[in-house]
Amino acid sequence: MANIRDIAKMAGVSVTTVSRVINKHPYVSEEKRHAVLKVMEAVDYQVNRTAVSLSQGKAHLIGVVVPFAKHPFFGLMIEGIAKQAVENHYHFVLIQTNYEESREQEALDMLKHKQIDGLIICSHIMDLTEIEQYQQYGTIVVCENAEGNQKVESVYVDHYQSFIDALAYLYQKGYRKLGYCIGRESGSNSYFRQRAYQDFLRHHPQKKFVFTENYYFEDGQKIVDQITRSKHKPDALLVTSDVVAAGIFTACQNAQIGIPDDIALIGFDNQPIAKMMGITTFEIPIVTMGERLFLHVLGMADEPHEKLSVTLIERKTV
Amino acid sequence: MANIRDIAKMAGVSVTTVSRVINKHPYVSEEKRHAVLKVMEAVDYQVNRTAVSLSQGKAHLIGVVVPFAKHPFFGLMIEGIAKQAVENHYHFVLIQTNYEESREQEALDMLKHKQIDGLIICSHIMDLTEIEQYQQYGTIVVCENAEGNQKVESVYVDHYQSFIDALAYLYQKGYRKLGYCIGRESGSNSYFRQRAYQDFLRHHPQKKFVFTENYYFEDGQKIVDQITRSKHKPDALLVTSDVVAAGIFTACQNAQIGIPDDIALIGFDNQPIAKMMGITTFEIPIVTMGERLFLHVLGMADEPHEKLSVTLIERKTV
DNA sequence: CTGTTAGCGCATTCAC
DNA sequence: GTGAATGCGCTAACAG
Repeated sequence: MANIRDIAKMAGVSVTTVSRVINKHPYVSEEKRHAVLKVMEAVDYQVNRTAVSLSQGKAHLIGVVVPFAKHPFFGLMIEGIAKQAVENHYHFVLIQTNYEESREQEALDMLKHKQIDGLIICSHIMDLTEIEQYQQYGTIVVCENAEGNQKVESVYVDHYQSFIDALAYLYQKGYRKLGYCIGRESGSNSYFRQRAYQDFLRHHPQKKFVFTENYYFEDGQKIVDQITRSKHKPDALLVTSDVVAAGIFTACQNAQIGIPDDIALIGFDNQPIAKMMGITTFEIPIVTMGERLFLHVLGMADEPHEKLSVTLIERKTV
Repeated sequence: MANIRDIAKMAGVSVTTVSRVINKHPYVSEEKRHAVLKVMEAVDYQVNRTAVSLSQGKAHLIGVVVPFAKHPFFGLMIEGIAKQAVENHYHFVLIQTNYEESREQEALDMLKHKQIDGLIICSHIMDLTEIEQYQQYGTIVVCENAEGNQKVESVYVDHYQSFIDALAYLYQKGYRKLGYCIGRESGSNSYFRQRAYQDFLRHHPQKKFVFTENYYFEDGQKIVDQITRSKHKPDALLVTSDVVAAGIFTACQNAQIGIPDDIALIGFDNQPIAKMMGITTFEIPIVTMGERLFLHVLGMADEPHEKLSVTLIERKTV
């Protein structure tokens, strides 16, 4: 593998000149440029990016932390991230944490070790106050409401308001036994939704219906089983992921439970499956979120914190 | 940021000694080791991995090429890859190609530029003969039958045989109008399945039923619409992805089409959704495949080519 | 057991 | 316009 020095020698110029033509700097005579280009062509010269990185002190790499790559929510987010990565000639290393602290720590350490220039954390289990400490080593962007936080940047949707809106919508439609299904209980986004639910119920008292640990289509069955068995049943459900909503929808059909007559459903995300099954949902611009996250980590955003808006898509499950 | 030289100075030893304690080499006295460790602790020393990479001529990074990260098939594969990456203290950069040649080329170039040490190509559009050329820059592993190929390694399932088996199974069950649904038409795996279908039909003549460009749940509706409209309908369908099979299943339910009475269904992958919906399917060990792919790219596999076996899971759609 | 020294491949002052 | 020299941070002979 020829290096820059070999090229210089073969072209009869200095390494500086070679470096200049590689990086398209001005101040290189056409003749020399051509001579260098010709040699590079001849030996199929390839820059060693690692050397560039060391020399510049930048890895040209971004870290992306997700709990599970197989979940469509994160799949779509990665879609957006990958899109902007390509456009900006950047690459990213994907770190799947499975919500294990040690994996998140590893990602943080990569930042410390200059393996990556910045970090996008789509979801985390470690304390944000802990994560913040690593901001000194590179830009960190999270995917939750971190408004006011000086250390990390954020791109988020207002889950509190969305939940309030969704609950009010159901209430106005006449439903009085509102419940919700969510993934994990912890985490900032879950916290805001839980608070919204509590706040809403304070003004509209009713029994609580909360189903946790629901991530995938198949979890819908679990929820329906649970509801079927229980004496007190909700008459409307906010489901924080369309795929889970689709699972519930399917399970209900199989169990002869009418939607929305027996139970109404509002999903979140507006994934294709929601459209196909006619599920009323709150559209969350996940792909856009991924794109914005990437732009933030590259320092191309105007404000450190950015709120994306959601839209109610009315279909047939309410 | 302190570097190894600073540490050496502060600890009153040479850089070599510091390097040795970092890399846990033997032949370092306990006293010096402690002295070094103490200094490293004090200044919160962190190795610069880029420098290590340059020095060793290895990036400590693997490239992973997928067409779409959001598809559950690749999601599961990434799951397996990530698992082995963690176990072997490696990281990987994810390259989403969208089946665009330029993106695949970019991945190949990264190999050339030593940004990555090896490449896992889960699916590609470029010619394999073209891809092979880059083997000189690092190990390349593909996810298709490349038996006999000296340049790339592979981890695959025998799609030809699986298809033959599936068709024979349906035939033996009495179905005589067999069809199949697949993603893209091109690609090695599609080629083998198509050949299997053709070969089978040669011995069991019937009209052909082939549906292409089916990737996601919502594509199931498309297929059912198509079948509904057409005069000649298949009575059994091989569906190369469980999520699509699930979509077909759902669409059939909505359209009052009986399964398996009006049409039988065999999915592939054995994803959770297939279990939930009781879909008969060929289990493909996707996560294991991802794991094996990673082990291959790290040079930890015995044979360059590895075939994984599939299992028929009988449920209720045949 | 320990240290000196020479790379690894490139970018970047700073003179000329 | 051009090039010599130095540095980025670490590893690995090699010598002691």
